[in-house]
Amino acid sequence: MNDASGLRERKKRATREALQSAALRLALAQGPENVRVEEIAEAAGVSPRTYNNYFSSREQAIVAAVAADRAAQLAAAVTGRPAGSGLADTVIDAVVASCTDPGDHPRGALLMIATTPALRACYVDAVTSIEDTLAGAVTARHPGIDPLTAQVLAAAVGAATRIALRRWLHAATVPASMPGFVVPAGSLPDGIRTALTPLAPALDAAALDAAPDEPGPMSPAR
Amino acid sequence: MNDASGLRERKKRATREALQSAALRLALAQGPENVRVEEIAEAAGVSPRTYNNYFSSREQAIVAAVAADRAAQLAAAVTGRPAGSGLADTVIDAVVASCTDPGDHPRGALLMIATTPALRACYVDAVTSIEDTLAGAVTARHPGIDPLTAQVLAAAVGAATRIALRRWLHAATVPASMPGFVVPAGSLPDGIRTALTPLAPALDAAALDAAPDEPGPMSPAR
DNA sequence: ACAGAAACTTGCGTGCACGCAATTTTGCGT
DNA sequence: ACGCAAAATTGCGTGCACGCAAGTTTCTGT
Repeated sequence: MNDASGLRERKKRATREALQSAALRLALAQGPENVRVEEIAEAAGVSPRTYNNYFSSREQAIVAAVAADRAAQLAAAVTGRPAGSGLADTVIDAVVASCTDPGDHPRGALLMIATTPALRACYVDAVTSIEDTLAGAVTARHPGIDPLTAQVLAAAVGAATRIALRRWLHAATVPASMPGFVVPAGSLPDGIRTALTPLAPALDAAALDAAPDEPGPMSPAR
Repeated sequence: MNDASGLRERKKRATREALQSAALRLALAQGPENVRVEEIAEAAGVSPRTYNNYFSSREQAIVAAVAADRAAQLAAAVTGRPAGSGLADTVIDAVVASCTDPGDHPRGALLMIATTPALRACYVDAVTSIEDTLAGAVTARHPGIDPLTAQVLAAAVGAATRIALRRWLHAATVPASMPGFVVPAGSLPDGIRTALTPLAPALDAAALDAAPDEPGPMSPAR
């Protein structure tokens, strides 16, 4: 009973989720700048000090729920794409899909995170853990691939996504001064796709170097 | 006289460098944890508040000098490699070289940054700006390349380097079982090279898509 | 040369991250 | 059921990042 079944673990998870949801709710309601740690802690029924035992920054709690949601979504999108297509198409489509399809909460949430610098920075950090998830999904699909290679490719994908995100909202914030000079919006999915395209050769090459995905039902270990 | 010739700009640069060198010197002398912002500010002859007008964290000043050094070194290594070879080889060799060849100060500096978590995190952030430098160098060498592509590839290289660095010192972090011998398994340059290898196809493909630096076979649109 | 503007510095106040040690809660063996 | 050990919570103190509103230095036009 070391894992999730213990009372202890359940309580920890409960407070963590309470903190996350409270933080997100308050941030959406009052604006992210007008939320004190004390408020979040009080809403979750713990002391402010305990908050920092769960999250190491004020923004982290706000972002955590959305980020976790995204990770799960990405993994599902990658593993859900059964077989046959190249790694590049698989990964790119999965990333685009995970950004198109909103998870549970985020409607204004994503926009708030994107437009608030502090939250954006925190979200970028959280993306790092998503990269690990991606790497895991990739090795699951192509067992013969080198783990290091998978990790590098996943990190590259994350970096490209980050750039696409940055460009997208940099273009979106401009138009206050110049009426119509720079078209404010390409769609974010398109931007991500074009940002990811340069990495396609590396993805396909890696998949080709290793064993291509198996025609048969044998499930390799690990 | 808007640029570097003004008195104002010269003074700003002077204080910035004073803060950087003081921070690095104190960190090396006393250990990074035992340096107060107040000390650095006093050593540079400014108020503690002014320190935060130049650097937004305590670690940033320590890392800044080394990071800037690295950026210059990398750019030189990329542009210095005359022509003819593939983009992948060029970039990989340049990155490895910039990590092998120590700049001015860093002897223990790099090791200190690598082993102190807070400094490492800050250095990783600084690497982001190095990526921009790399992207610039790449577009200088291959003018026909899409700027976005260059940026993505540079970010991918940065991400791979980050992973190599992390793996290297994760292997080096031996618990207290063996005191005295903390020899890292494998050299860092080798680790970087292997981490960068999976990206080679993407780099070469991008260079081929654009105009190669010498008149070669024309490449079809992708 | 001089007055006004723009930029930089500084002190102050606030909220936050985190180490430390005391206290409470939970888990487990007997 | 009981008690001890491990773990989590909490309060406190310290150092830090940053907005704000003076005060000071540099730049610019006339």
